Amino acid sequence: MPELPEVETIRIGLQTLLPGSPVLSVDFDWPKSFPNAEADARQFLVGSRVVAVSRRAKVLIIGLDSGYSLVIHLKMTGQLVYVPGAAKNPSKERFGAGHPSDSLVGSLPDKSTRVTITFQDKAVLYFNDQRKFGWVRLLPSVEVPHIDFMKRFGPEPLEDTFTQKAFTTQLTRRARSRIKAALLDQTIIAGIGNIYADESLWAAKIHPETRVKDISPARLKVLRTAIIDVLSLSIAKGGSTNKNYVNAEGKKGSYMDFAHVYNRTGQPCDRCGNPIQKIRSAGRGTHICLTCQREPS
DNA sequence: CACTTGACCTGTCCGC
DNA sequence: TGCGGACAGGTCAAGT
Repeated sequence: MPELPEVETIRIGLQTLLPGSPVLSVDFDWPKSFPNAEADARQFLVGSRVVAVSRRAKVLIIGLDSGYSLVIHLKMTGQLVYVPGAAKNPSKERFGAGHPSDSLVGSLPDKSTRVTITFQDKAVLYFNDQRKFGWVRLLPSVEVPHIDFMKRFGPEPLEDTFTQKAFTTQLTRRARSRIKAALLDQTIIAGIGNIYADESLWAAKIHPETRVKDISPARLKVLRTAIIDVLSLSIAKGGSTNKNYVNAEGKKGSYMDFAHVYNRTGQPCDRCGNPIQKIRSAGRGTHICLTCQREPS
């Protein structure tokens, strides 16, 4: 699920919710969800406090005062949901009666719960992941930026380093690729996934199958602005809940109400009124307006 | 190189 | 109602 706006929304939530109480215990039901828990969890997780929550691309980093960090990738269906007081009443409450109507999660833990972190103040952080693709790892904080996949990420699209020059330079590394594939390549630009690739390309009026080298500098300028606008708006709306994304409080995001093409197959294009089409590009379902987004030349 | 396919998993939806 | 297949926000590795 989560692309940059969803992960960032979770980060913002956890940043205010987590720091404070020390970790009391940690449990997990699916070893692949927490590969090195046995080795390190007791000594470097239990008893430590969260000091900060950060994000790089689609990866969340929960820094602990033990000098270790929880590094988390939610992949397709991961959720991180914080429930204050959950440990007091293991059998009821949580998201039971009275929970907001924009909540998507029921009583926790449920059958998708993979990792449970309980804090001394009775709050519980649940890592749920229906498809079991996501993972949590505990690593020394100083090593986190030097992990292979962290080093390879391209620029963060919402930081000052994402200049037009940086964008163009990065794209030349995939000059012969199709633009959609390039946008999904995390080493070119960090954090864009299937939803925001489609939305950005619609906004910039570029057909996803266009070769990067065939896109004019002027059009690439429009694209960079579109990426920034689309991601920023989505963060402002709390991300996209297409299926099961929720924020740190278990609530849905509303960006899908503002999407122009994603998941809108057959509906009229907001610019020209012609029906949105669905094709396959870069191996992914891809939504386009064939009238607005010109065929690759 | 760049693209496709298959893996990793579970769940849902659609057509028959 | 049941069954099979396609498909789903992400990323790897391997094959073409």
